[in-house]
Amino acid sequence: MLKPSIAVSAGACPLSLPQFYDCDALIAVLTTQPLGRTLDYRAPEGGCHLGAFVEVPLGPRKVLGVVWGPGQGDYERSKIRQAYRVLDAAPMREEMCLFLKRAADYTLTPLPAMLRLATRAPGLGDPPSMRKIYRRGSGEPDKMTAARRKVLAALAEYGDLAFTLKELAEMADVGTSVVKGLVAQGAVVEEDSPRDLPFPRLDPSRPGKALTADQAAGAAQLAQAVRSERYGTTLLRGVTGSGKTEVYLEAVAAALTAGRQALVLLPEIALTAEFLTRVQERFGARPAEWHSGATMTERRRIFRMVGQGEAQLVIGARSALFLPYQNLGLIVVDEEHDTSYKQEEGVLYNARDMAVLRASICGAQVVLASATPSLESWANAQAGKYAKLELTSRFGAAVMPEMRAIDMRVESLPSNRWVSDVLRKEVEARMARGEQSMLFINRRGYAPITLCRACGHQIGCDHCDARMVEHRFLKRLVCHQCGESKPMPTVCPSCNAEDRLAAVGPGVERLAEEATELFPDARIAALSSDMYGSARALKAEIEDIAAGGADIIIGTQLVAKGHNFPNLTLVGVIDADLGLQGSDLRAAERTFQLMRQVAGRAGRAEKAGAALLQTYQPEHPVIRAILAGDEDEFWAAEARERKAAGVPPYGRMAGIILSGPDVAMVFDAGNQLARQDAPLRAIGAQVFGPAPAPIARVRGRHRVRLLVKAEKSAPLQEALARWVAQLRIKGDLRVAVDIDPQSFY
DNA sequence: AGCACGCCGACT
DNA sequence: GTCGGCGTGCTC
Repeated sequence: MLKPSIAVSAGACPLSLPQFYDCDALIAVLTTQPLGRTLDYRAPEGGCHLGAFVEVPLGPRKVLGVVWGPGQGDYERSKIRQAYRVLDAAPMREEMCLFLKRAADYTLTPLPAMLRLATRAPGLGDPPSMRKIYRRGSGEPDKMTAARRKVLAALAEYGDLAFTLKELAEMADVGTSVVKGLVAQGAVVEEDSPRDLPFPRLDPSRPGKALTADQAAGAAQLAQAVRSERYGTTLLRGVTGSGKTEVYLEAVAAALTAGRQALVLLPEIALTAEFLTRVQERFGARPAEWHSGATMTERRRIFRMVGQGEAQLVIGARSALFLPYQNLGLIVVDEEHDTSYKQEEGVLYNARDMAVLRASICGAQVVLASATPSLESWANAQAGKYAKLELTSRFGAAVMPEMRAIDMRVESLPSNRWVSDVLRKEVEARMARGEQSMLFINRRGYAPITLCRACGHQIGCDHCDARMVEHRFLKRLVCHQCGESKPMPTVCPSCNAEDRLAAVGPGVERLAEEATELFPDARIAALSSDMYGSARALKAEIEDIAAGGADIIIGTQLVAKGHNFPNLTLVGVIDADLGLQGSDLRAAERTFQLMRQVAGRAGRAEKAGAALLQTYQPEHPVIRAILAGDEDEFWAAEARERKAAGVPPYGRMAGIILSGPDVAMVFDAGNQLARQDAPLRAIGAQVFGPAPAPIARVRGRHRVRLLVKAEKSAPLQEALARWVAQLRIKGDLRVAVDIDPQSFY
């Protein structure tokens, strides 16, 4: 876990102008090219400020860079070229540079790769582009028609506001030619306006939802922390339905009132329809939404507006941490335990930890919100590094669901059935009462294994060591590792036997099929990410279900996160044992969190709910802790085990993943590294491996992993850097260092 | 990351 | 002879 050590700045940064470099002065420029250091240039025509985004020549190309400081002067003067120009973007602030440096040091990522994360906006340097907008002009149309009247009425309704052609035509419910006609007459005027419009102002003084006493107390505590304008982290714990969102939105309100920007990080941006509505209700306008699905135009607009301080609140996925905030006062990490905060490709970082780092640099508050915090955060709160805030009472009359295990050993189901009789009867009872049930299974597709009954062959991915999963909905086999897919074969690829391929094991699609047979009269909605073409379609479906459009909801992980289904009173977990197996130390933690969240779906509104867990090991400690609802005992037990093993959060770990097309070469490199462990021994760290990585082959590259374990206080990064630097990289060998890996065997 | 340079095998 | 494979090295 990160410790926001070193000088933590208090309050807003001073308003001194950054260093200015006159034309032709030597400057050091950091580019996004993987050079690992800055290059010297002469300052461009007209000079530039420290932090300015510049375009510079590099060989035959033009590349993007940031003015990082004065020139190093260690390069032959005559070879130094002049930067082309300063780009039209707010200069990078010193705190952002510092954040990138520290994040690079922490994650052992080359600085240029870090800079790339902070420049992921298209057209960064383009002059603001214009578009045509339309407003009421002084003239009157010579002939008034019904359509023309509608347009003028629409404009009159909004006073002096201007709209795009499409907006105005839609508002008036007329064709665009009507508007054009009015322009010709002077009744409507056409103007140029910057395409990147500021976001509407959010109003923090609007009344929020009525809060219960402990919600109000929590909100006041967070708001006061925000007003201190100092760094601090608060772990906000509250069961589902306890009003976490309402409470932290008050912290957002405090930041906005103080004139500072706020960022809310969410793990699954596709699922924020409900969330955005709540924000809009609280502040009267929509915030900026930053996520992978945003259009190029939208990204550029957000990047600009955040940089100009015109976007007050950003709701985003983890990469929103790297936007150029001018005055960031608060970062909320919602569902902070969620594993999707850990970036597993490219730059390996954990957005939750980086949020703490970012905040500690710019004097902002962090709120880590979760019903089921990660052990790391739990331990930090326990140790007093984080403030703690608990919301105990559920909002309104709702109560925690009744939780029971269904012992599958005594249910003796046929091998192609997954819903027990007990669960079936409970679902039927809900249907009779007009209430909703949810069947949860954390496996996408139809069946996880496709087996040939003739030769026993299991169909695997050609590029990864993973089994192909049948997706009957798509009529394809899909590799969940690399996304590769192929049509469902009718002939065994190994022995050519015809029609002997059998689906083995349950997936969400197969469960839906079973439910259709078991409950022929039910309206069944199956929710799995690959059944919907777009996030929008999925959102619409979820809203429809919440409004009562289904009796039985069948879903994967997707449904465990933050939706409010007011009429849902039963959750059946089809296979509560998934994730308990294996020797992954975090499996128990993840299963616990997932089960708690699923169970939390049941009975969120006024009706009492029940959660039933189908399990073959009802006596397993995790299952028992879930059923007992004794979260603290579960965490305490986990903490004891981790402490004894010296693993995170009580020790430090790092994974080194070597990958290449040739297994032998990758293993050789791994063995060589393992032997040259002097830099690690110097800090008392141990090396394990090399061993095949959890997924030994991805996209045709063989992967080998070494694990390093060190004391909590050991200077791990420096030692790792020295250790890995010994490796002579030849051929197509890649090395990735993963600090604080999510899974470690 | 690109892109050039350069050193060996297969071919008109 | 020379076309082109991709290993190595450079970019201010």
